[in-house]
Amino acid sequence: MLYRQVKRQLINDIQSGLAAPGAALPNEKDLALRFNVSVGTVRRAVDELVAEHVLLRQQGRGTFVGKLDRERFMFQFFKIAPRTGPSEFPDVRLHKFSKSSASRTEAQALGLHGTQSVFRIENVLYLKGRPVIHDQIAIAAAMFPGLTQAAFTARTTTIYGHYQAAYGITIVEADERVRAELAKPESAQLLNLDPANPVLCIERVAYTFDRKPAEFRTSIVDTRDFDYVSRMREAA
Amino acid sequence: MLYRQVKRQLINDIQSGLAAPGAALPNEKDLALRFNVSVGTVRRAVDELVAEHVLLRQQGRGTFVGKLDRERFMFQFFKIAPRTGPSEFPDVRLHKFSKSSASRTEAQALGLHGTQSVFRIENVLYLKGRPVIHDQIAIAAAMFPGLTQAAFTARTTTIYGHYQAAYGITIVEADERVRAELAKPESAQLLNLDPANPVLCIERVAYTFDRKPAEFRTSIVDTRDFDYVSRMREAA
DNA sequence: AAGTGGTCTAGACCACTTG
DNA sequence: AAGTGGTCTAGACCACTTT
Repeated sequence: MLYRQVKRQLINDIQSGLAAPGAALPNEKDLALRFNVSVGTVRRAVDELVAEHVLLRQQGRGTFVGKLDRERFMFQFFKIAPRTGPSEFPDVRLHKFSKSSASRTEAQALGLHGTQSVFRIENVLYLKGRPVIHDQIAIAAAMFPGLTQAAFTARTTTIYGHYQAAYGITIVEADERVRAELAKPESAQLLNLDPANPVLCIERVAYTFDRKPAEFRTSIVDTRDFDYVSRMREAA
Repeated sequence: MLYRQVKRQLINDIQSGLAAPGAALPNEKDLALRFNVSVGTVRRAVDELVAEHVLLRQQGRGTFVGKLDRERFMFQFFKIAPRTGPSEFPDVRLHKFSKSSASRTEAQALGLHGTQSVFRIENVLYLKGRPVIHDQIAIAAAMFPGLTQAAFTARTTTIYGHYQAAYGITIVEADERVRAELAKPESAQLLNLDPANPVLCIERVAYTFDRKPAEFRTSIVDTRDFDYVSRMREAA
């Protein structure tokens, strides 16, 4: 299982900031020399990280650390698409930003003990000019020290891109649970809905490496014109 | 791209019935001889088919053609799980079986031209003794010739297992679109729901090899005690 | 003991990108 | 032309299962 150790060290390089998002890795021959393994073994480790979108290979150019930019966010983590026609990147507007102690649900989802504090961020996402999604995000304050509304708002990339660029936290996977509910008054108002309107409620736990939970997000979605799309191919 | 050709031939063996579900493949050395490639190339082709759950490897025993049995169905194609606690295989009861010409939606989903006929199968799925899911299935009559309600009901495996065992059609992937709706009268009655109750509506197109559509299924789910669960790791 | 898949190696050659 | 990743080969050795 040499390739596992190589993979582990590559992940460590990313987590430590030694390999920054967007930067090129050494070529495969050099990596093989560094780790004292054959090129084939390096390739196997890199193969897996490429499959997980952590690394990105380009023939003739090199291997790069994946950035959580709009493109990657759209195809890996944004599953709301119009009933017909192509997907579109949402226009995100901050609605609330606060810090308080974690609810029991949040603590459980984030793996916190007792009552540690969390940042709570609420966004309204617009698609085709209309409010469609009400996001409520909770992240552990201890994991994102010194986060401020100003810094958060001033980000020039996606939310996950900000976690990555400002805190070295790379979101690599997420679990979601989806159900149908009637819109709560607050969400109904934000989405211009009648409270008797059915909406999707999506609970997401997003993880960084080693399945360490980093974010708990609840999304309320108006699915009159949009769907939650999912593809089943290589379940795990 | 030799390994692509090897993969293609292995798929052909499965589709032609030469390699039956559950049966063992020749060992890797023999496959390499047969295809005139190295063992490494065979391994790469098999690697991909294993990742797609089409083949199943067991160290020391051999490589086998995957069967669409309950276990595989549950972890690859059944995404409804109780809010808390472990998943459970549903108790499936036939509600309707008929044959008529395809609606425009069905024809589009199944890639049919004009008005070809389809079998329509409706099931009610019970979990923990209660009706939770109302499934409406449409499959092209031309693809499943001679299907009868008696044969369908007498199956001893999953629905996808029946497609595979009786027609040599292996479902390998599926796309789903999920939204929130109010229960229609028929579904509400079958699921013991008030018509004002919100339910999940899931539209699924299931594909066999080469992304050829084989089934169009609409599922209505009562999500008061169950969720639609999804894991995002290796998007495609 | 014999047979299977699992890991690792060392190297050749090809395809693509860049200067 | 030089440097990168992509494919393929041939073989050694290990881990597991069955007889």
